[in-house]
Amino acid sequence: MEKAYEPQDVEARRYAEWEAGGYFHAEPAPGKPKYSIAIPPPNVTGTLHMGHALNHAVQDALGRWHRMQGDTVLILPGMDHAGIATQTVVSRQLEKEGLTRFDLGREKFVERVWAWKEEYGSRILVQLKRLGCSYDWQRLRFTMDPEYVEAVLEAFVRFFDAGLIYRGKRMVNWSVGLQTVISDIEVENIETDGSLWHINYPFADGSGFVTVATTRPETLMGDTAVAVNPADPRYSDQIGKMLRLPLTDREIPLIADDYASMEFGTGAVKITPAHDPNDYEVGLRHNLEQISVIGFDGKMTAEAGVRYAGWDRFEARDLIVGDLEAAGVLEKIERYKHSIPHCDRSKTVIEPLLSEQWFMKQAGTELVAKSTAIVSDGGIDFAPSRYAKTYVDWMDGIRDWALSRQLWWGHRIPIYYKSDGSYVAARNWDEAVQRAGTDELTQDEDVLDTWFSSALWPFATLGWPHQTADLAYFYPTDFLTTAGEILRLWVARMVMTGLEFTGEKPFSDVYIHATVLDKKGRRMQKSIGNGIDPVEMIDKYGADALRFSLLRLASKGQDIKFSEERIPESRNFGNKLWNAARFVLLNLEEPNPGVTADPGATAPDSPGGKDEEATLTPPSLLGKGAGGLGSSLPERWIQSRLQRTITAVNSALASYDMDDACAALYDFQWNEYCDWFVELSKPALQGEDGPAKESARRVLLSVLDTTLRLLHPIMPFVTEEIWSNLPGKTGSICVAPYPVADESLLDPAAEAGMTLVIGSITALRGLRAEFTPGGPEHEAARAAILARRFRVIVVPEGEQAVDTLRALLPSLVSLARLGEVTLANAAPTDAKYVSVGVAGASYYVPASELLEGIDPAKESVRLVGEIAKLDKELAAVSGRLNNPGFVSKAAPEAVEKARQDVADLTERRGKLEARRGLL
RNA sequence: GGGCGGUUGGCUCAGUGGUAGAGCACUUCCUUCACACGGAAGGGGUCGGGGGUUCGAAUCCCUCACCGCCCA
Repeated sequence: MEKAYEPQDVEARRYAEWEAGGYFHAEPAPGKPKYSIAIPPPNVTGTLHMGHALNHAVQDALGRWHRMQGDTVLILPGMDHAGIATQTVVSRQLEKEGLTRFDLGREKFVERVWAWKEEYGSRILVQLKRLGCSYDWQRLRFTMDPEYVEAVLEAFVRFFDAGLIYRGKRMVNWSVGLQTVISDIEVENIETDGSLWHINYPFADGSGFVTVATTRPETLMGDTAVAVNPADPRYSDQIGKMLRLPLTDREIPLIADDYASMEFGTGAVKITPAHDPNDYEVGLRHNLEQISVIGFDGKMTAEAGVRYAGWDRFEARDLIVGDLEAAGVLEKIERYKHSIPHCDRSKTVIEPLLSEQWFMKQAGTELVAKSTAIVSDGGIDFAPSRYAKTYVDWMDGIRDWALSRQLWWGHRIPIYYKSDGSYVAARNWDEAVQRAGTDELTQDEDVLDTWFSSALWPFATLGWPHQTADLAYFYPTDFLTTAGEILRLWVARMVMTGLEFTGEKPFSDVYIHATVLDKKGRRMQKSIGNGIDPVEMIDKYGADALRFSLLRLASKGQDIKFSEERIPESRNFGNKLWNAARFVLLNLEEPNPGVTADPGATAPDSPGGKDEEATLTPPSLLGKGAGGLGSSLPERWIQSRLQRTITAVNSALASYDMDDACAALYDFQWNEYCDWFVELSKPALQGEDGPAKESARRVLLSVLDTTLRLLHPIMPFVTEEIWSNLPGKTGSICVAPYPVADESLLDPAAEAGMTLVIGSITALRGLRAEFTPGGPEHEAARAAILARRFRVIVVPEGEQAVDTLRALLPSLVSLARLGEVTLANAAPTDAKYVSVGVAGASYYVPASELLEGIDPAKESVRLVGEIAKLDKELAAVSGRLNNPGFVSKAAPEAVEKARQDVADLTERRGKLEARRGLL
């Protein structure tokens, strides 16, 4: 094994082995527990970003965890055709050739998109493999697969037949940039510094004017009223009067409507029903005319008048403002900060326009009611739970869903028009002909919102609308993880379609993962260039390091401030594990002449290397039985600690607390196994006591084996690489049993004993450090004291401590680098010692051992410092005990513990005082 | 304007009533035969401000300030 773990050499090879081994493929196994996840399908145009990396690290960890527990695990991968995004990419490609999609025509264009998809569309899948995702690639699905298209059409027709889909002229969010309508939730409101123009609208009868404040003077030609609040005293006697629209001869009424806010501007707002969603509603209430002055191309229409027609909407604004000023009706221009709706894809300003579109009824439907209830009644769990409220709140205010998109790439809406304009919905041409009673039909030109197909993902990927064995076994899925921002776009809609078409919820648990931000707390965005490329990080540090880094920060949906500096920590952790394994394996190789007679075992030094495994006792035979294997204090301790770790990790994974799972593993493996158990094993491994040596080897190996399996879901590659090299291992750790805590191995006495041992070693090392001078001028003195093995007198407190220290003396000697050690009943009574104490024992080192001629004054200062520390603690604890309220009201255990603490602290303090008195 | 989340050592974060924790960074020391992607020993925080509840508050309540996200 190499001295440092090199992920680059390992990952590609291991992943290929896993795929070849078929570990990720799942078939229905009725009667056997299953765990299924349909991954959020990335856009076919997508490349892996940190948000994906986190999302997939979580999913894969949970899937691997369940797979090791013996469940049939299906993680179903796939891609979304991403209508707008993909069409945009291909259009840009055409643009470079000097073409537009219209030059090609629909059919050729769609062919071109397919060609693009074949060439570039699987980048992200390769990247997911780099991350180690254990997905069933044989089941890869795409939302434009023929089977999937069938599901989409089926869903549309069923919704249509149920009366939920309708065509209507409505105000839509028109993306001028993309030349299509987009849904409300694809709109991003961006706070912008704008202006508020105050324009005077004269009364038609010449009796003065009303000043109207607007952010959009270019829509003035489309005004069909001015509204004021009915309660506004400034206008109460003028409601109903006619105003002359500036720059025109047209007269419009002054109306009263609650929509007009008395606080906004002058309290009077112009109403443009064809260009503002609120004005549209006002217009409906007051039966106002809708005049479209801006067209789909973002230019002023003929209805805007000859002077303005053909101008771009923003140029027209300047032109109109200029004309208003010239006409003397521009009262003032105010600076004004407000939100402007933008298209989240093209980043262009949305134009609210009137347009014929297909909609799906949402508000008030039974479907929405059911979909709300299943979450509010706890049928679907959210983590963090607060997102359930977000979901329910949104459902309560849900609006109808604009389904049609003016695109070519996507599922073409299966509506067929007859020559008289009437229409039918149908799954295919034949059904359309049959339903319409004629074959003189034309299909709707628009395609469906991409989210319509995504909404069917959990079941359409399993064969729906056919009642397949896959669907029966794997559906409903068990887990969904996604970003909070698509809770409404995607999650809510899957719930709706799932309930409607399968009668079941599509998943039982939804985990909303954190947003990965940059180190300054900003979203990672291409435009800022602050993104970190996960693949680059994998190249540099390995997939395990990236996964561990993300998961250890993934706490309770809290956003993650991430930077590359966090990754080496995890890389180092993997390397630490690697080297611990090297140590264990090196020690197994060395023959142990002290033991030859393990029943049924072959000779440990038999040829063939791996035959050694036969001499190893299975973990189940290791126990804390007196005198047997695994019976030493450190051995009982590490096994007890391991059981606690197993419990912690399982429980953390069960509650999706990935950070807790990582922390438990990190602490155990590094701070307990490596720092203490490995070190404490060394005397036995290097000693001549055959059985002790054998026991140490077996426990080292057994605990390592368990740790690897415990860690595998989070760091799959390094654990596989090590585990496969352990003696006696065949197959893959992917399907090795996941550890379950064995309570019989819990050993509180061993844990208490080790607390004493660790405390003692730490205290004695501290003593040495304290007397080791720094700086180049003290090199000789430093070398002398570092080389010295201290003589020590140990005074244990209580029989337990005597036994513990007696048993662990070799370890103490080795790790604290001691010389002659004497166990004594009482402290030495002369001054020539330096002492340190821990709970359970005191240690006395002759002053002459530390440095020639300890300065009594200096030593006194040291003791005073220690006493001061104890005094501080004593003051706090006894302060509480002196409080009558504490003694009478606090829990008896708390009071008892405080009393015990005071006693212990007082005793230790007494000893220090005694030492000081001797100086 | 409404809702949600956050504010703990230099940095990134754990910690939901009983003596403040981790990793990184920092200081000193150590190239000891698993690992310098390492080991040992240290220093460092009145837990955003104010008020309240309680014997006891980082933790519960109120309030203010600031930061972020979502929605309108």
